[in-house]
Amino acid sequence: MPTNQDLAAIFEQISHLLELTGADKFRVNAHARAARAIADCSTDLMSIAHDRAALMAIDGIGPRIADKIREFAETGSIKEHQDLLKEVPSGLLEVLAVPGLGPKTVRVLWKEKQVKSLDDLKRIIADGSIMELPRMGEKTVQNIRESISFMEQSSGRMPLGMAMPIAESVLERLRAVKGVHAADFAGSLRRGRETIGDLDFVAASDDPKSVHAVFTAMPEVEKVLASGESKCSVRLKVQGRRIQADLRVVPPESYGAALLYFTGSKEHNVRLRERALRMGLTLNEYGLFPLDDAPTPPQARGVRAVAGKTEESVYQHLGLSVVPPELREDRGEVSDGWQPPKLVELKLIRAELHAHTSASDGTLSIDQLAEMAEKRGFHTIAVTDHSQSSTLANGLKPERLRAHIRSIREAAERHKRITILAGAEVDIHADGTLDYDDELLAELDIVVASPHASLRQDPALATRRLVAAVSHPLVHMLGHATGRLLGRREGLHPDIKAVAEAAAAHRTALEVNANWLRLDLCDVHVRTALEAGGENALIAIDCDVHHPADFDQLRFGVMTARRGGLPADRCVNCWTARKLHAWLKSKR
DNA sequence: GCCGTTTTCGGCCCGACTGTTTTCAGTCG
Repeated sequence: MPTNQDLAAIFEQISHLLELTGADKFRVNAHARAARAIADCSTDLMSIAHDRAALMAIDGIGPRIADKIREFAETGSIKEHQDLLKEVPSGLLEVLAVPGLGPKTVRVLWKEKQVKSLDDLKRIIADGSIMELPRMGEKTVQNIRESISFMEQSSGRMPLGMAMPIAESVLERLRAVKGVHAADFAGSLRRGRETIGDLDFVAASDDPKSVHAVFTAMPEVEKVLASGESKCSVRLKVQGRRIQADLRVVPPESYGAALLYFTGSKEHNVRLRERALRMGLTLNEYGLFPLDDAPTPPQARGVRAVAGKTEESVYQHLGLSVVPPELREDRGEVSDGWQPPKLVELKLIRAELHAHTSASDGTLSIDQLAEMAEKRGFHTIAVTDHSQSSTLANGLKPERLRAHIRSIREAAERHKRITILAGAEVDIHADGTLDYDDELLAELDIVVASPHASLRQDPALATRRLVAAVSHPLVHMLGHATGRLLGRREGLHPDIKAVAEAAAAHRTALEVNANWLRLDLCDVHVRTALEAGGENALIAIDCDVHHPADFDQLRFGVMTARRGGLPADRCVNCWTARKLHAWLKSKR
């Protein structure tokens, strides 16, 4: 059964193929927008494909796209897509993916030089015949050559958890530059997306040159891609991985507008600008200005901005609530009356409910775990080592678990300022049964049930498996529901809506595993779970601690949960000790 | 192809930078 992601990929491809045929750019954009809407949609579109009105209710999907979705659901393909694939060589899509090559150029390469693939492109670069094309000089060709090599060496987008420390290290240096009032990272990193295309930085200074100088001279800069009056772009090489980084320096009075602009998303910005126009204003990265007919930008003519020093001022002048960065994705947040939910925040987390010790595959002792959790201001830490089936992870047989429970109770006596829960991360077998019997499970304060094996299971089976687990009366939480590993393993494709409904009915929490390789549930799943579970939906955010540094993964889980719109009061880790413990006991 | 405080047609955000041009097209975010 195809997923929304599969469908989104097809519409994205249609949009690229249309671009290459030279189609109307608004039509191209409409398909790209539909692809995003589909990828972000929390309802499984295959299940409502017959309902044209329901499809068209989704922003960005009109009558034509709705028909194509139904066609896909009924026949397994879309004729327009197939026709485009016959017309346009599919190898051109990888040529289009080369940084610096856009649809116009790729089309010329195709029509004039019969380039149909990346290999063809390399060939006409090697034999020099690419130079016969218009606007192709030495530098352009050299840039294309380097872009191809960059693309071949980098494996696409960088995981959030890998990008964050790089960004913070750069930021530290930018903030130290004399004359810099403020600096932040922006872009998809600030929005907390699970993968990052490039790093964006914004700095406030009246002396852009000195900031640029520091930025371009950093030791990890491999190449300066662009360097102008107000922005510059470099390619970084850090621990063998390459990533592009862009810096924009603006005067302090424009800082908020620039941060807003560079944080995006692009679609969110477009909505803001459209709204500004309707209000007789124009928004750019320097501020919000009165609209006039002059051809030059307002800031260049000394026009005074009505807002721009802070992001808040811009939203306020547009009559909007301030939108948290994680929710700036054009999902209706730019509209009258929209109010942000009281989102979960890192500082509100008071408990870690998924942690391993050296009894299974962790490196910490129970005491060390407790001390580290206490130092973070937590009122509760759950010790949840692996169950017997996870042999590779040194999972505990029942007799070892019983001894472990005794050790945990003893440790609890030594640590009076934090509650140490005796728990387990129990394997969910492929058929939905659990890895310990009920009698043993009942001895535990907390049971986290997680899938670890059979992760290529059929979606319908996976759904039944997870529904069975969350419906089990002794289970408190479903750990990393899909078992995916970012860029390494797809994991299960369960019907999250069904799992979330069952979980809510049994007051079982669904975990957002904060490990940046997992981020599982993902943002879309969190939103699905909240919608499906309603008032009873419970979400946990846990670090799945194996090593001391794992506690620091929490922020990635929080960002992911915020992207899913998780309010703090639905997050069990934010609850008071009394409320959390009462919920746990209610299942005993 | 979508959408509506410009509403069933006619719009659809805005600016910076590069390279190849002699005034701007293409790309990017």
